Amino acid sequence: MSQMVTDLLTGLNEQQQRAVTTTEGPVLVVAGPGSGKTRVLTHRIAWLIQQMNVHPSQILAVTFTNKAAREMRDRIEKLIGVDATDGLVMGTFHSLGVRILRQNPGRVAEQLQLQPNFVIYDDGDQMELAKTAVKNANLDPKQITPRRMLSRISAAKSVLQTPTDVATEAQSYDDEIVARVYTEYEKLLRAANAVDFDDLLGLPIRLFDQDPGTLARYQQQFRYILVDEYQDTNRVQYVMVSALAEMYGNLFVVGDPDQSIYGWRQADIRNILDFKNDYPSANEIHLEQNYRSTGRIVQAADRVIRDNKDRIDRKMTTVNDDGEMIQLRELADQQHEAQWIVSEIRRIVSAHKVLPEQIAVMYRTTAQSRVLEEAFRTSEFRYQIVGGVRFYERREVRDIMAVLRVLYNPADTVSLLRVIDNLPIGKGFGPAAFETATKWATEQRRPLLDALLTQVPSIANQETGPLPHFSGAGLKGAARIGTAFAILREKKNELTLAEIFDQIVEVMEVRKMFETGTEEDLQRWANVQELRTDLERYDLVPSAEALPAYLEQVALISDADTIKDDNIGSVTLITLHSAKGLEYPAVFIAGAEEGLLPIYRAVEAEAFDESAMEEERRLFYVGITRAQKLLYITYAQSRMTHGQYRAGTISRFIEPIPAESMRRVTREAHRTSAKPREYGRTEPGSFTSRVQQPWGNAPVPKKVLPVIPDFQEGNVVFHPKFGEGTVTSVTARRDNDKEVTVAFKKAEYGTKRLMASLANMDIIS
DNA sequence: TTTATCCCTATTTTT
DNA sequence: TAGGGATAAA
Repeated sequence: MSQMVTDLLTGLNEQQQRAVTTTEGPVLVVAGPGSGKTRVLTHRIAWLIQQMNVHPSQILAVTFTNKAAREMRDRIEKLIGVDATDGLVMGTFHSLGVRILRQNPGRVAEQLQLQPNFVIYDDGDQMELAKTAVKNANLDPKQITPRRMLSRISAAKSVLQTPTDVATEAQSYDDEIVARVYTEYEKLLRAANAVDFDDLLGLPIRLFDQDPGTLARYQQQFRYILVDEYQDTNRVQYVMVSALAEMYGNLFVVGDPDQSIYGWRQADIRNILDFKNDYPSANEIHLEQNYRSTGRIVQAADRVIRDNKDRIDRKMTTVNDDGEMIQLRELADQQHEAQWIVSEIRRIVSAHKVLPEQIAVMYRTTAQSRVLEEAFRTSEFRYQIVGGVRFYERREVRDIMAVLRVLYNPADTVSLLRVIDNLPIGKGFGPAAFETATKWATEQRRPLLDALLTQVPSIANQETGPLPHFSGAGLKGAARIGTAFAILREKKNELTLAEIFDQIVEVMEVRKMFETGTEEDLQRWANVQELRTDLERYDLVPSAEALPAYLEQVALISDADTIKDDNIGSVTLITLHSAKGLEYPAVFIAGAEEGLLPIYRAVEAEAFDESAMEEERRLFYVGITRAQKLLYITYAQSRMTHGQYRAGTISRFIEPIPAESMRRVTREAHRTSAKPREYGRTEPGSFTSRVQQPWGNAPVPKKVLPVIPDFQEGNVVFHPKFGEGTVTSVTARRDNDKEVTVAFKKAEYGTKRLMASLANMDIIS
């Protein structure tokens, strides 16, 4: 026994040990970045199982991503053995929610009017629903944007407000509109036998309210509850945790108020700040020693976050070496920025300082990833983009998935509409016909798919009630689509998912979608086939279980879950939000500019509300603290936004970083219109740079915007990528820019229309 | 009903 | 820039 005790506590500092061994009662751990919080969580669970003889099934651990859950389980197994975690309940709040709903089908149907084969609607589906809801509420989608309605609805659900609550508490006409749309939205959702992400949290709570016995069973089961990233929980999550922990009170939460970055998703920082009020007997433990980063990085992070006013003063310390200087680099625009990052990675990799998989490039907006990806694609480096256009969000993949979803839940209107609109089989079945089907389904209280199935001769004669009245093309279409689904339905229980896929391709005439033979078509067809490979993972799962399991897995997968650790040789491109909880030896933070980081919206709101700005600062703080050894921050003098170049200013967040910790390289402004720049290379190095005194004494250099030559028809011009060409026409645009049509010498580039301001061309003659 | 074309606007972050 | 939505024509 004593041997094991030492095993689980070895190498932990005093506070960490306390966090591991204080098993009874509420415990709040405030854990700074790199302070060994994951270690504490894993060791604590191991401790509970091994030292306290707690059965794993009595422990609930809530993590921020499924990947984090998997990793923690692995680490615990390494500590106490492979089978020792059997029964341990570990996952995200959302997966816990689904679990509760799926485990109680009878009560869910009875209390929540949700059939066991409900599907989870993702944001694309939700958007469709919101559009319809706005129309059903007789509102103009142009004024009342579905997008905004959706975010209001989500906000309401995050604080457990029903449409009635919103209506009752409405303070303005707009609130009333929200209530109306919300009401319609809920109707549609229930009619489709579907739930949205917020429901996965809210519905279990409603179930608990209406059926205390169910709650009691979970309270009974979960004697020990652990919650990671507690600073990012919202009201519903708070209520769920409090409810579950009520019986035993062994609630262990870990978080860092300085890393709260999901306020916009209704995360409520008060949950962590008020923990001591909620649980007066709580033990509070602070982990303040950073084991992750160099001294310079820790200090920089500390200085940055100190500018936040709404914050508990804490100091992060480290005994690590000062390490390398932080590098701040100014680049001309986003292309140069991307190029520079690639070449700097090349430099540090070839100097054998780091491996590509130890490097991450982080950015504020997903849009930034496109340019970065382009730079990596044309480089020798492999890369993985976390998030961005997700595989399951590709149109063609979703189209096929929609068939699977209808097969599972024939009431899924959004998916059925998707099938009709996007698959060849739906041709001829237009809005009018769809309306007929919807009306019938609503009146008859039948799943929407049945409207089409009634048009299949062999099924129609078993119908007793009234049939929908399709006309013309709609009639033929309904029969065709209905027959296809009937065939699939017939076979679905005997086939594996991959085999069902093959049937779908055949019956739904999927190949017709990719007949033009263009490169794009080939790629999309390849994606569809990749979906088949993905489905094969479920080959060994019994057919009846495979479909729901697969759909659920896809619905709950998160960006961070897609990170591959075995992607050796790949650089990671990731948003700052998704990077939370991760660490890399080398980190690049791109786009440290006003308007981007902090984001424009926060700057706008700053005058009357500083909270958004403070959240931006925390986001930057999260970015900095991901770095172990090397930290690079880049910004561009001008950047393309809304299709136009816009001059940028360095982010205000850079300023507090100590000058002596940072090496700042700016772009030297030496280019003038009188001296045409060198042709050819636009790679980094083609412009001169100089090391400047770090912040403070040197004023920010005056920006020189590139001079745009006055292109005329007949000019011979040089383009850095396409080479020489002749201007065939010039058109002035409203935005003071000019559109220049150039016939390039090299036939492969042909004739292109270029924006004068962007093209980076010079006149040769 | 479908398709082509044009115009407009939006860009924050995600379970 | 790009994607969505409106409009017009077949």
